[in-house]
Amino acid sequence: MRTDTVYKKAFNRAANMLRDGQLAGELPSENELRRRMCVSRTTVRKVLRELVHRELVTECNGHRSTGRPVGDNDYYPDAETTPRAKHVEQQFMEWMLRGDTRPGTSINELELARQFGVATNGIREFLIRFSRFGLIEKRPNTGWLFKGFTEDFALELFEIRVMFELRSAQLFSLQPDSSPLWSKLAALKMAHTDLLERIEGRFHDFSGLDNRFHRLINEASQNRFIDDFYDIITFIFHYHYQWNKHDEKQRNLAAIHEHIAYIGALESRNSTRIEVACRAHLASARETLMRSLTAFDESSINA
Amino acid sequence: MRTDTVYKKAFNRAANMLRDGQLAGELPSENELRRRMCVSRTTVRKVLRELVHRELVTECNGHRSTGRPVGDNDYYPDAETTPRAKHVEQQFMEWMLRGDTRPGTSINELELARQFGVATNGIREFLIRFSRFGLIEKRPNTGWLFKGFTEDFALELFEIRVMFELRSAQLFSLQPDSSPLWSKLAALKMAHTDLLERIEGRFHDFSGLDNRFHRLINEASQNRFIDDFYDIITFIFHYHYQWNKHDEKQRNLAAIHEHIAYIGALESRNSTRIEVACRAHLASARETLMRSLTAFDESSINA
DNA sequence: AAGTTGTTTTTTATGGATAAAGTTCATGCT
DNA sequence: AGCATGAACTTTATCCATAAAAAACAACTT
Repeated sequence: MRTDTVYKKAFNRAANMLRDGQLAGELPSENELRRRMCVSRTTVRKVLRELVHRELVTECNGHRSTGRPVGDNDYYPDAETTPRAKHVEQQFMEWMLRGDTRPGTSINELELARQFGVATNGIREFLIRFSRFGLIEKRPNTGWLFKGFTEDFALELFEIRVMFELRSAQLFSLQPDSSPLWSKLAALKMAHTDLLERIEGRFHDFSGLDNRFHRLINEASQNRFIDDFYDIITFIFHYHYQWNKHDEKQRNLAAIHEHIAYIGALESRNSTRIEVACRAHLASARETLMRSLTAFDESSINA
Repeated sequence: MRTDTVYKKAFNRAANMLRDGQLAGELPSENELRRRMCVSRTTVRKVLRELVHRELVTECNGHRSTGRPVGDNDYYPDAETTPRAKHVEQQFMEWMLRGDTRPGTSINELELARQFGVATNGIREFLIRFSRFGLIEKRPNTGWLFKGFTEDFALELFEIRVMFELRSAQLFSLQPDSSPLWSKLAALKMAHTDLLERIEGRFHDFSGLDNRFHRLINEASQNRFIDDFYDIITFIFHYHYQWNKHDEKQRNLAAIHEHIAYIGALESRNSTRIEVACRAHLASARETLMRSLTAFDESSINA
């Protein structure tokens, strides 16, 4: 049966809004709520029905207003707000990156389905989607081949990444002064210096910033294939570093400095400086990944 | 139910082998046949059973040998040898490229499923696979958006293509003399001059040659993302020109000459010459596509 | 007329079943 | 021991069913 994660997530969101006063007094119309929560009215109505049922909202001759205060246990647990497909993704990435899955292993849809507790269909759809990342390959009628999260992979990934980003960065520097990209860049620059000051406690915030920064640069090239490729980067980094926190603060600190230099180069609009800064940063990102890859390999072997 | 296209295709292949004498006299073992036909022994046995049943092969105390001659109507029709997934692909491409499907149209899985006579699952799997081509986009819980086979698409596609191929071509020229790529290139050069002589009747053969040529160049970069990207090109060109034969001979003739110049440049190992030849050829390929796109748009409008 | 809410219809996300194809195990033959 | 066939088992390709979510329609209200 289809999961009701959309409803549950919407419910939690509504509860949050009630709690921090965004919905004080009389509630807005169903349509207004629908817009704010980005779900269909059908779902909004389901949420409202439950809110009323739990007396978080009171209904009296057609008018709805806030009811009793929201308690911590009014929320649905997080796991129930994530669709199956997302769970499959998470479990697969864990299986691949943390298990001792070696290059050359063949992937069995049925086995994964059993292991993850979903229908084979869901596994298959995930694998098709995932295959664009270059880590698995389909052999018709037979199954999938895991090619390995190897150094080769990282090298090929960065070869493309550098090519794309050099181009985007040069295009960026050619934007007219009036382009909104410049102000966004200035804002990001500030965010970087701010983070630098609070680095001690907040170094986890870097990954979000990193993503925003590179996405911004890519925006200059307005090419869907470059965008899509950056999705791969984001995805891989997200999962890989989620389980690989070694030296995180150190790494992020260095990267922040590289970013700041890179931003400076962009603002100078000096083509050579840009190339140098861009290459320097990406080379260092690649080294970080490569190092963690070898470390990772060793830990798997010894595990 | 799963289609038995694998069996039928294998059967046809076996019939062909019988017909042109590759299997004269006593047949090889099941395992040997399996290897030659690239299917499982299970399928080989099914084929053999049917061959015997139709007396194309005779069996006598455990030994199999050729029976009556193969007739034209012993073959299964082509349509029955293509798996559902492939049919979906073909029908979808036709729907997209030939129908009057406008950019911005939303794609309905159920509707396509009905139209194509398959289960929704098959449609969905195809769309997921196809989404990497940058022509459609998924909006969760809602459907897919067709972004249009537009000029923007062609421009973005070629922007990447040029970037990749310039790099591959330069890497190609740096290969040592001993690299097998050089002899493959020489063979392709011959194939080109041969085709040039027989251009009148054989200009359809160019697309295969074109594909082989560019794939060969890409081989020099040994990067899975570049390979995968060329899959997009191949796919798009395959379907697009399948229904767009305008000026085909003319186009191909020009392209052959460009290829020959390009090959010469590679053989000269002169970096500048290579860049010029590569850019020239790709620019002309892009123009061809763009022209046919506008022509295509107009014909759709008038249709 | 534009915005509400109530109701019905359509479509997506997900699970389940099954024939076909692939793989492994068993037995027998040189 | 090594290869051939037979039989049993496993996995993939494919269809179908259904609850959840979205969209469309209808009836009111201000």
